[in-house]
Parts: sequence; structure tokens; C-alpha cells
Amino acid sequence: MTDHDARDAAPVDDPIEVRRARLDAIRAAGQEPYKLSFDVTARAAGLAATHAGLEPGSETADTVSVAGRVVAIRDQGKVAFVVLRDSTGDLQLFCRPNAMGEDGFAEVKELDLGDWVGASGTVLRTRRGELSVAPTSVVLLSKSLRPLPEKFHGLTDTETRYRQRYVDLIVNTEVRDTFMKRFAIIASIRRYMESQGYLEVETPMLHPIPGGATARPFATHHNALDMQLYLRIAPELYLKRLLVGGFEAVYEINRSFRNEGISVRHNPEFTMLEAYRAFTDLRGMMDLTEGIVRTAASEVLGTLSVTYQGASIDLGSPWRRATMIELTSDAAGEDVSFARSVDELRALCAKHEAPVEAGWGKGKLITELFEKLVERTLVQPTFVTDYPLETSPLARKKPGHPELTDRFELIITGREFANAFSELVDPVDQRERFAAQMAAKVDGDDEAMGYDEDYLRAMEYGMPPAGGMGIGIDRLVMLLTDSASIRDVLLFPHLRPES
RNA sequence: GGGCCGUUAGCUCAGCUGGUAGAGCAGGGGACUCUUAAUCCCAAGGUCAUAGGUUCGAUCCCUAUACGGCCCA
Repeated sequence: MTDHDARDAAPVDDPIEVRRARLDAIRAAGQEPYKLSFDVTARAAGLAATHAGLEPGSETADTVSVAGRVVAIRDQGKVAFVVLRDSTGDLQLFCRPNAMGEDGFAEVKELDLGDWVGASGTVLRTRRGELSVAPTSVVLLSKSLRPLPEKFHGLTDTETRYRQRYVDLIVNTEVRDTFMKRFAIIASIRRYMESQGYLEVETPMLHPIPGGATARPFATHHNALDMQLYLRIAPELYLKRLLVGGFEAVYEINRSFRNEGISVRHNPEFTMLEAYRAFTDLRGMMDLTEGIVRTAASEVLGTLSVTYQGASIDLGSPWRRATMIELTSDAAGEDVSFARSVDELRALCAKHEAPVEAGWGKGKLITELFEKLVERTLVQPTFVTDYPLETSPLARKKPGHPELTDRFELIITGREFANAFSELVDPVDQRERFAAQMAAKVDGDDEAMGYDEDYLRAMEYGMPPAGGMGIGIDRLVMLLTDSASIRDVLLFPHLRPES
């Protein structure tokens, strides 16, 4: 059987098979390749800070235990340099047989890139200036069976980066930095909200009637109740029920779901902050929005001047305030307002290649013109105010202007970041708004809001005057981390299944 | 939904006018007691996304599909 002999003798060139063989050999030698735990006494960043003044070529008596993933091995025969990566940074192990024994040194040479190891030894700085731990022992904590991507270029294939984010996080340290900023931004927002007296609450994600926004929902089914449920498109109507219940300031940071297209700005599930406060109005929500964004930027970035995709954004100066109608009229070079007839507005939409559909009223047409002509031009933070009633079914009417609402959207870098109103608290008015939404739904608008009778009942018990605001957390993180795509700020962005 | 682009070794990339594929890193064997993308020597590694078509012959040209990217709606 020469074939068989040849196969047995042939070197194994599949990296996974090589590692499996090592795993078997470790077990055969009576060792456990997946340890229970390891007592860590120091981390890479901490050592770098405490030993910053250590001179090249000098040793200390400081004994530490460190742990991390092996990301590089430079084997020089009787010396081996192993680079460990922990959650704070990288640290070199300076391995020599005279410090750790011939057997221990031989085990170091059996390590693979990707293995988790723990090491104990003294701190020194090599003659070449690299802070290192010279271990007296190195223990394998968890054996890796798959090869890591190339050490210099890392992992660049976007599809693999998103599908196997764990690998992306291992080898692309700037990705970890982006997510560390994301977590810091959200923590900053929670601290700020608490400092402003808001309670963080949790409301249902499974809604019998999708509401609080105009968007297509994901539908699901509850078996025991045999009923259709929807993943929430917004938490708004539940949070405002809490105002009725007497909580004066509430907020929620969590996922909402919209059954719509995927783009660099849209993921089917996304994170939103919504906040509601009794006895305030749109002006209070402007202050809150500025406070949240400025606090997050200064705490996480240390500056209110940020660069987004090459554009300088000034978050510090007072944010511009302008009405939709004045902005759109300026851009169109003529009056775009409710003074124009529906036919004139439709003609303007056609002229400027804005979408037009049968049944749209003046308010919807003006909004389309705004989005077509103005929105992407607003690079610096701008509160756009006075949104049409037609597209704002939950906002209070603007006094003296029955076709407008007391609402703003915050636009930065040409994109919507936040949306806020003086809340509609009049149950009779709200019932009329829902009826208009139902009429739109009958006309084929599948984004129209559902008629939520329980929400009306709550309002009829009395909702205090209030301001409310929602801010897209993913987009805020994109802005503050200079990320071009929402996928770069979502740990596991939505992708089609692998074929 | 439409347009354009991409898919070659584990990873990062080459591949000429159509003649059955190369490199670096990783992995394997060897040398080396201060390396930093260590260095040096040797050997190995491929269903060229998938399915069809054109052709004597296809990684290359054509069609479709899958997945991804960018732009538009």
C-alpha cells in the first residue's frame, strides 16, 4: 500500500488539521487545552502606563500575570517574542529557556497565532525598547483551530468583516476602537439623561398595532394567543402612555424595527433614543437634543468640532433654526407654501423631479420638495421647524397655523438625526389625525399609522403638556466616529444568509 | 426595484491578445539568544463564486444565478 504510506508520510498542509493534531497531542500528554480560568494581575495598557519610564535594557523585579491572544510570534531559536493582545492593547512576551525551562520554552514554540495564553513573569524593557514580560511560565488557556487573517493587511473583505465580526475585531484594532466609542457614547447619554431627571424605562417591542412612526413593520405571530403582532417601529405611543400615568420624564434607548430597504444609513433594526418630558415643549426638546449631542461629543471625543467624511462639523456654536417653508422657498427660488395651490405644488415637484403621488396634499408635497431641494445641503447642525400637519400625525398644531405643527427635525451632514414635537395632547384632535391616517391607508399608503384606540383612551384620561424627541443613535455614532456606513457602527449588521 | 463594479490559495493581491495559474503573509520542515511586517534556506498549498453557452481550447468572451460593494429610486 504505497499510496497509503505516502499519504501518512506527507506533511499535513491544512492549517486546521495541523492545529487539531496539536490539540490531540496536548490531550495525549495529559494537558487540558481549554483551561477553566486564569488569575490576571495586569493588562497591556496598565503596564505601559506604570512602566512608561523604564529604560531600554533594564529589568524590574515586578512580577505580573497577563493573558491575551497570541497575535504574533517571532521565533529566533533560543529566544522567542510572542505578542499578546488583550482588551487594552498589545504586550510582548520575551521568552527564553533560561527563564522558563527547556520544556516550557518548547511549549511556547508549539503555540499558534490565535491561541489564548496566560503568562507570569517579570517586567522589563528590551534593549530595542519594547516593554515586555519575561515569563517564567506560559500556559495555554484556549487552543485556536483556525488561522487568523494576514498580519499586515488584516481582514479587508467587507462581507467577511461583517459576517465574521469576531475576526474583524481580533485583527482590525480600529474597529474595536469604533465600538468602544459607541459604548462610551451610549453610556454618556444615559448619564446625561439621568442628570436631567429622566427615568429609563422599557416598553413593549411586540405591538398589536404598529404606531409612533410612518413605516412598514415586521409582522409576527403569537401562537398561544393566535394573534398577529408587529415588531415596534417606534416606542412613542407607549412612552406617552407613561406621561398619562404620571411619570414626568421618561426615556428609552433600544431597538426599533422597520421593514424597509438596507443602505449605508438604514438597517432593519436600529437603535433609537426617545425621550418625553411633561410641562415642556419644542424649545425644551431643542435644549435636550443639543445637550445630549454636545455632552457625548465632548466626553467621548474631547471636542465639539468633528470631521465627518472630510467635512468639518461644528457642534458647539448655536445651531441654526429655520422653517421648512423658508428653507424650501429659498432653494426653489420661489414661494413654496400653503399659499400655493395643490396643482402649483405638484408642478413644482415635477419641475424639481421630486416624487408625486395621487392624493398627496400640500403638506406632503412641500415636505417632498424640502427633502429633494434642501435636506442634503444642510451640513451644519440645523433645526428645521414647522413641519406640515399632514406628515405629523402625533404633533401639536402650531398656534395660528392650522396646517403646520410645532415640530423640528435636526439635520446634520444632510441627514436626519433627530425628530421632536410639542406633543399633541388633545384626544379629540388626535382621533381626527388617526382617522386621516386610516383614510390614507385605505388609499394605499402602507406606511400610514394604525388607529390605536387604547392610546386614545389613555389620552382621554389626560396627558400633560409635553415635549418629545427621538434621536437615531446609530447615526450619531456614525457622525462621532466618522463612519461612512451604518454597518460600521453595528456589531452584527443585517446581511443575506450565506449561500 | 434600476445602473455600475467585484468574487482567483486560510488572508492580501497579481494574472498579458483566450493556450489549464503566480507572489507576499499565514501554515509545514530546517538555521538563528534582543525581535518589531524579524531574517535566511527548502518543500507544499487552487472545483479561478455557481450553472450554462461560444470556442480546437475559457480565470479571461457571452448569459443567468448567488453573495457583496457603490450610486440612484
